[in-house]
Amino acid sequence: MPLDDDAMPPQFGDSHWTEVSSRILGLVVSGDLPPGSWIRENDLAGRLGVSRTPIREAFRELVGVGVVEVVPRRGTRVRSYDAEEIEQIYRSRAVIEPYVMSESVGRLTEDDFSSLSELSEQMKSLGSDPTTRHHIASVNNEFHAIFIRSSAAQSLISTTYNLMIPIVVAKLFASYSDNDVSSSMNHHDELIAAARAEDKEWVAAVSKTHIISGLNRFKAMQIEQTPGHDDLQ
Amino acid sequence: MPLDDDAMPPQFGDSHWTEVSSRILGLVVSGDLPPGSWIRENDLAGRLGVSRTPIREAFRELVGVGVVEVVPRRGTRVRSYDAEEIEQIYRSRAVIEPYVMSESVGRLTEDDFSSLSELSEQMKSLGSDPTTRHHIASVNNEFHAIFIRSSAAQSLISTTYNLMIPIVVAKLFASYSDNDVSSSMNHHDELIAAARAEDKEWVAAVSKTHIISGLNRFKAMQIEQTPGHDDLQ
DNA sequence: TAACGATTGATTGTATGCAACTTGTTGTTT
DNA sequence: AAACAACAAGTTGCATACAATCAATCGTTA
Repeated sequence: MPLDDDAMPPQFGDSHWTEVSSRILGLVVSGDLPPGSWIRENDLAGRLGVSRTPIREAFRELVGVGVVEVVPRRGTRVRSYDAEEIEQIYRSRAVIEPYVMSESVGRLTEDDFSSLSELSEQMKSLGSDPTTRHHIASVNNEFHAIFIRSSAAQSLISTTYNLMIPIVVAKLFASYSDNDVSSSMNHHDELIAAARAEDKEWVAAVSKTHIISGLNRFKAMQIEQTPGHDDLQ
Repeated sequence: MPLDDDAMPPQFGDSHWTEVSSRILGLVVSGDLPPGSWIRENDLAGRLGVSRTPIREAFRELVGVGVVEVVPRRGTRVRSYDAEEIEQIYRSRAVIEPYVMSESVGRLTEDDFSSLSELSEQMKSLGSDPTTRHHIASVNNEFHAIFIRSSAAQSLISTTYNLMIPIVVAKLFASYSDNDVSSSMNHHDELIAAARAEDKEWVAAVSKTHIISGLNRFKAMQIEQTPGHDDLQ
């Protein structure tokens, strides 16, 4: 252990952010702060009822998860992603996530497994009801978080979360059809099975499948929705 | 392009940090702020001749590159890495860096190539003189930065830099023998050749070789120096 | 003497005010 | 009319002051 006492720093999987950061993220994911738009520190401070100081600190934290970008002496704006960037993000995830998840093999506890099963069931019920479907994203995150935080590849953990760009994932889940949902659920069940079998290669393969199928779901979404508009959103 | 004008956010490869951040990094790399130690905002503010506000903002930026960790309501301390973590970091780099660098194939300009050659020569001269050898780290960073910032895998760029933990890399280079230096130089020349040949697989292979040889150099260093002490430093 | 609790000092979190810079506009010049 | 320069409004960067919280010490009690 690198630390000389048990105080651990905040991790993203714990959704253990500061109050202000998570509220800003909420505004971005909800589309209230649209991609590409500049965020005036004063405006946000007024809206959130705090001063500019915590706002500025939150911006620095949110840079790390790709939600905003800070341009010195110009300001901060919501990061926007075009279709090509999103494809690259998925391809990058397809490189590292299989590795990260496979490195959790043999390190998941029985508690972890029961949580995984529970979350899997929960997602199935959420997925069958279109009105609650947008909640899947957070449950899905929790599912993956269990694998990721148990990984031996600790140094890639925050990286892995960084690539699960909140706004991208949220939009994607919202567009899932029944078929997409059940396919995604199957991947999750198979991930559990592969982890129980302690087969790194199997875990890596399922993980890769999961991501690439997500990428293709995204591409389909692009075509369906806005053949002209490339940007998200 | 995702941005509606040409103002680009700071990137790490540009060593385009804020004044305060880079000075703090300097204190950490030099060992002046030892790993594991808490950093009092007031102390640093006094030492750097600024107020606590920019210090706190710099801390948030440095979390992203693994230099410090912020524990809410407790403070900020220098991140420390034990041998096992460092090995995991190298193994992670061995997964993603070959991909990132190979994705720069076909995107390097003639200017890039001449910079690469120049930097390679510069490193050779620095490497042959033990008194200037500690400067290699920054030149080496610049070399890799050219590949990395040209990569199509934009979203992994900051990630890649994050794994080149400054303090780890600095210590490693300082310990290089003449043989290690020339071996490293060979890798660089071969990277240039592979990129010129526009052979992704070749670039990826050389990159992987480079990283794993670095890992083993690190392991050797551990044994040589402090058979008892595991932590860096 | 050991364990528990209150108090004090130190440290972080936040608000506010001012200085520096950036940008858009207006007025001048060619 | 177009280009350029000076000005003004707005915005960020930083310093300082105060409030909230944490940790350690000291005193009390079983």
